[in-house]
Amino acid sequence: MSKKEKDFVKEITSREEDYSQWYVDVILKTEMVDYAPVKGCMVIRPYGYTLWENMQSRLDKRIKDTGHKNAYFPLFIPESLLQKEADHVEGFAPEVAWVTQGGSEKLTERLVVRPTSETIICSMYAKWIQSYRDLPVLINQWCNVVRWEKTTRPFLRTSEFLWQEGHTAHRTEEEAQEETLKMLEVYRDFVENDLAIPVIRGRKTEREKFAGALKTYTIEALMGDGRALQAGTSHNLGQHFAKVFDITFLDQDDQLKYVWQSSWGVSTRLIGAIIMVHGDDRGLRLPPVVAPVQVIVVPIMPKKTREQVLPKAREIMDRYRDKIRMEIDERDYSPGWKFNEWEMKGVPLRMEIGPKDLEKGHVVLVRRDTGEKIFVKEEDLGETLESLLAQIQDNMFQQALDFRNENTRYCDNYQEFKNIMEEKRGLIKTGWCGGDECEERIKDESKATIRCIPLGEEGKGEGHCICCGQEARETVYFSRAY
RNA sequence: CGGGGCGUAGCGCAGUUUGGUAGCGCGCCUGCUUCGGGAGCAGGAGGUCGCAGGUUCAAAUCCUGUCGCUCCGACCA
Repeated sequence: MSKKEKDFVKEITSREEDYSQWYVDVILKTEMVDYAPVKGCMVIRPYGYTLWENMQSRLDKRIKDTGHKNAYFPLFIPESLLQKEADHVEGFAPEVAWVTQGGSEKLTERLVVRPTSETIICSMYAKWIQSYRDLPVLINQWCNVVRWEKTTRPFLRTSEFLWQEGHTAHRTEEEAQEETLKMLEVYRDFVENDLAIPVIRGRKTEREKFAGALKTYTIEALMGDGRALQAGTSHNLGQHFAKVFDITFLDQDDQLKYVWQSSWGVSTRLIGAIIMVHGDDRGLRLPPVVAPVQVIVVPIMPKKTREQVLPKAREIMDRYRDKIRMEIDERDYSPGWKFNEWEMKGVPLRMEIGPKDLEKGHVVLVRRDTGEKIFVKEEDLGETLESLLAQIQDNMFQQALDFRNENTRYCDNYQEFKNIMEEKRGLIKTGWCGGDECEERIKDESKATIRCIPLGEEGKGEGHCICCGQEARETVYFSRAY
């Protein structure tokens, strides 16, 4: 980066210098979030929240298109409900927040502030499900959850976060498994196409799976610093919860049976992924599909031409407003200042309109992803804007995919494995014997965990285990993770 | 939950060693001039020095405690 460029971004620490500080600088300076007075909690400010709303509406549509309906279950869960599923309690007990008092009176039974809603939802499903005719039950909820985390980072791990959790009940094991994979695919489609983040679908190992699940599937993404992030999970719960919550139905064959269940969720953590996958040293780069502002109009208006420029700029914006999220920046700052500000905020396209453009009957467009400057005739604008936004979306996905490919390595030497994890990081695809001991030892020695066993490759291990050298039962992806 | 760093104006910092009128840069407000990559001049506003105790004639400064942020490790969407 030239010295001139450095001056423009002096407010943000470079990624190379300190990636964590870069992340914090970006989210604060772009006004996505601010720290709240409560430990581990953040305020999602309008710019960040609008992004979340755009993500929500795109994903919500997919969830509904696959037959699910939204509902809302309570924030508070009686302690006795949480206690029912042994693995589940064990997994979540260390990080639940308790309500012990209401007003001035101590509660007879403590309440859990939901860390996830399996237990309270299952307790209701037990009431609602009687017959095979009541199945499947396909419910989703958008809500907040609380997990008392020890180490917190805005979006990536906060004490309270926003998410969506789907909870389904099915007649057969096959149907539950089909649902689990169907929703994983919905997540892949959403994250890759709308957020422009390439993901790897796969299954979690026993050690990494959700507390109380039979099988956990995940989509994993690679961040700009070479660490992986679990971007979404989908769980086949089997009959674990059905049995402890007594969710039974009378099947067609007159037999009383337990339902088969799934649950799946993605959270505001995805915002962290967008920042870390696409961001650069100038700040955010937001994928057009979900960007709060897709096109920012910056009028260049010296006093003499102000009366000509401003109405024209407004007129152009109004013309495309229903289709494209456009805003005009009429504030009393210099154009250069605005350019830098909106680049930092990651707006995909900038439109400059000044006196010279009026004369020539065109406008200037500048792409955030490439910096390319494009002069467009006013009459071609509608078409150009839409096609450029689409191109930017595609290009951002491609850039992220290239980065991931460059940082995915194959390795069958343990020492080399450890060196890569120490220096370059990224993903390593290699063999694993399937043993818990090896998984643990690798984690201790390299801080890398098995991110997933790629979908469709289960049980297809080739070569030998990276750790113990025995025959590989699985081929898996390793990485240091958030 | 352990180890390190930091809390002084909206932001970034100096002042703390050696106690004695709370400062600088940016930003903010007003006016004028400006506007194609972070504009210029002039004037102005803004602080219980994270919080609570203590020592002292006197505390941003010394002592004790506490809270928060941040980084690095152990647990997790």
